[in-house]
Amino acid sequence: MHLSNTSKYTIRILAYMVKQKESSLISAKELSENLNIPYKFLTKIMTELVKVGFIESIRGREGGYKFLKKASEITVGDVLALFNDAIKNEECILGIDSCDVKEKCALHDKWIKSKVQLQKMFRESTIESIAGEGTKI
Amino acid sequence: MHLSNTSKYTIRILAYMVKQKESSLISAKELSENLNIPYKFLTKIMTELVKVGFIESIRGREGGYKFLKKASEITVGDVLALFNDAIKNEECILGIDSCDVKEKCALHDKWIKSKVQLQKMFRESTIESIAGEGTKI
DNA sequence: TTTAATTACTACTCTAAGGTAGTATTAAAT
DNA sequence: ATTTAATACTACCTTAGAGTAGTAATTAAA
Repeated sequence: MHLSNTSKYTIRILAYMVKQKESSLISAKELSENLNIPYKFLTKIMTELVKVGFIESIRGREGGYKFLKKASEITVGDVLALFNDAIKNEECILGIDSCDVKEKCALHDKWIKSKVQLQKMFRESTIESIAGEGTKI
Repeated sequence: MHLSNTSKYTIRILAYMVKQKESSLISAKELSENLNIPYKFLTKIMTELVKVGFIESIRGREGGYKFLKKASEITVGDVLALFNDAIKNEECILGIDSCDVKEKCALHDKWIKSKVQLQKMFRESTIESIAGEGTKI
């Protein structure tokens, strides 16, 4: 019951970026050093974020990254969905294919409440809303 | 945000076993076939469950497994703890070492409610309590 | 126009989880 | 005693996530 490193990194990257001046570009070097994420692994993630349209990249000297989509319109749930960490509605927690209201797995009823709350929390946590003043990067 | 296959299998194994006659031994073959878990992988898990004292094994012909600890005293949380899937209280969801009430990670406050509920649910879900009549194996 | 600083791409290595294979050990049935 | 059906042990293979290395492409500064 954990998030992948990639998801963790991405949430921290986006939360860091939203705290910077909106217009300014942020380089992979700055992100890597300040967030303590391996440089090469970070650039791989950034390229993915560019591909899906969350982030815009400016190449070449003085280049860097900035938001393409608004931070208020990207949720933690969106990030988890990118890296296969999202809790899908139809997916059984015990991995049983045909688990549904008619044929429930052993944990179905107890899990469903937690699941709904988790999904709601991830869906309502926009990157903007989680990047508060006092929070650690 | 998923459980490992090992945890999923184990919960299903124990829930299956608790539905059988208390005194009877259950073989790896029966478990593997009925739960559709690879035989060799299952025996590896069973050996681990014997080692930690949840299960007792009887070797030799006509042997098999049965509960050593009572199913009402084994929780889903116990199983998750065995296979490193438990949500540890001190562990930050974003992987930040020093995340606590003084220095919070970006998700700290929103995560904590879900975390507490999840932990409670896993702690209160005994193997006996989840192995209901109509549930799928 | 050259250099420096940046992102993008391709192709690896490393590690742990998941899974498999073969053999040893045990003990009841025959 | 021998056979058979069971668990236990050791060693391996496979896969995906995590991380690394080198180079190409891009673009502003010098």
